[in-house]
Amino acid sequence: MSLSSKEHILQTAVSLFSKQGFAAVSMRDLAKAVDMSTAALYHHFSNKQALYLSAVQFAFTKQASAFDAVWQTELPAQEKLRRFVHCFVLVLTKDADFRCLIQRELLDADAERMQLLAEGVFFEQFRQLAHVIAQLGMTQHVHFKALSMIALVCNLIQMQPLSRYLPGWQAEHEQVDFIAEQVTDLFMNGLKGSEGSI
Amino acid sequence: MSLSSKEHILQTAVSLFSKQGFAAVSMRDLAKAVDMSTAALYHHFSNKQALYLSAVQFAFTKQASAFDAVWQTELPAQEKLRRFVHCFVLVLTKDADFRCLIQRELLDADAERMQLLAEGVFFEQFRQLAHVIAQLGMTQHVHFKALSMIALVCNLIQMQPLSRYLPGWQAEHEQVDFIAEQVTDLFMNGLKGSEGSI
DNA sequence: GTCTATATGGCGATAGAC
DNA sequence: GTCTATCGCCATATAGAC
Repeated sequence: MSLSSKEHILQTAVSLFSKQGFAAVSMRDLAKAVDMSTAALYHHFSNKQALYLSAVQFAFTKQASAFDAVWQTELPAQEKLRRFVHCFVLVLTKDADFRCLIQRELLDADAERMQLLAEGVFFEQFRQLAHVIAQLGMTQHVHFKALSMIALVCNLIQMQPLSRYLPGWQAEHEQVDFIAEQVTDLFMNGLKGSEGSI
Repeated sequence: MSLSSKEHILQTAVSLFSKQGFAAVSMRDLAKAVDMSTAALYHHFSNKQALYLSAVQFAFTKQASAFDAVWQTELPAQEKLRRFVHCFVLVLTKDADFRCLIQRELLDADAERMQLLAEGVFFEQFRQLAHVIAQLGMTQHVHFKALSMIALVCNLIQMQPLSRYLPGWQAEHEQVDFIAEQVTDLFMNGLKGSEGSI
């Protein structure tokens, strides 16, 4: 499947903006990366800001439905939760551009863009996650609990390059299966988890 | 206590860089904010990059010892953990510049700066936290568990502007005492926490 | 230690040919 | 839809006076 010029620009823009941020990427950088002139970019997008916003939306829309397969199964709530965590860890590990764009938006976006991000990308996934948590009998502060899960997974992976220099680090701590299992265990049983049973 | 010119520049730089990032803050912006000429900045720092690195170090050194009072008490491990979490939530809530600078460094820093950040700022706090977790009888993957705690608190607060547009939000979820209590409870008992006892 | 003035180059954005 | 050429501005950084 080949890409239109516009899609090619957007995909390249996502990669550059996620790695360097809005201000550090020039239209000349992007033009060179897609092997076009800067003037050609302005044919597809009215200005740099509009191009950036399109790129963010493009990156997020690609991922929005990645979790639907999890929610649409007929499994018990606990198993749904387990699978969601694994899927979420996997996506954030494999798609660094997506993960970094989210973190950059958390730093740079104003209230309007936060609302777009929340309602356009996270809303449905968050609703499903909160529903499963409620099904597990945790009916108090469901929003806070779902948010905790998202926040933990995002930053656990984001902090990996830092954590390598902190005492006790092991390579195992960066493996998708390990992270997913530990996070699920933490949320089901607390830090103590299943330690006694080994 | 009055500030030297250099400290005044650094403090202002921390504020600007944390809000906008390295590339988006010009030396002219900073000069205007401290009411000097750009040339004066170059008297104190050899270039923009050196100024930025000094500002990051300045912001982090200020916070490094904020938690020592917690670790030096003679309280039970569980109470130490509870107090650390509360202190950490408080610092990250009140000092947005510090919190945002950390998140920006996670995005922008190379391996060398990650090492500086880990060893110069987080190492001792992390070691103490890991020690307390081990004292509570959780001896497996202590590093991962301590990291989870840090990651969760950081991103819970960072995600507040986004979470306001997700279903189920309540103002209470952004209060320091509430966050600290919920996080401690999560780590001690899992998501279910003390829900049954109300 | 701080200023004014300036060198040098990259920036976003546009005009107009093809 | 893409190009070359260019405008006007702002960036980092320096020179030299006070």
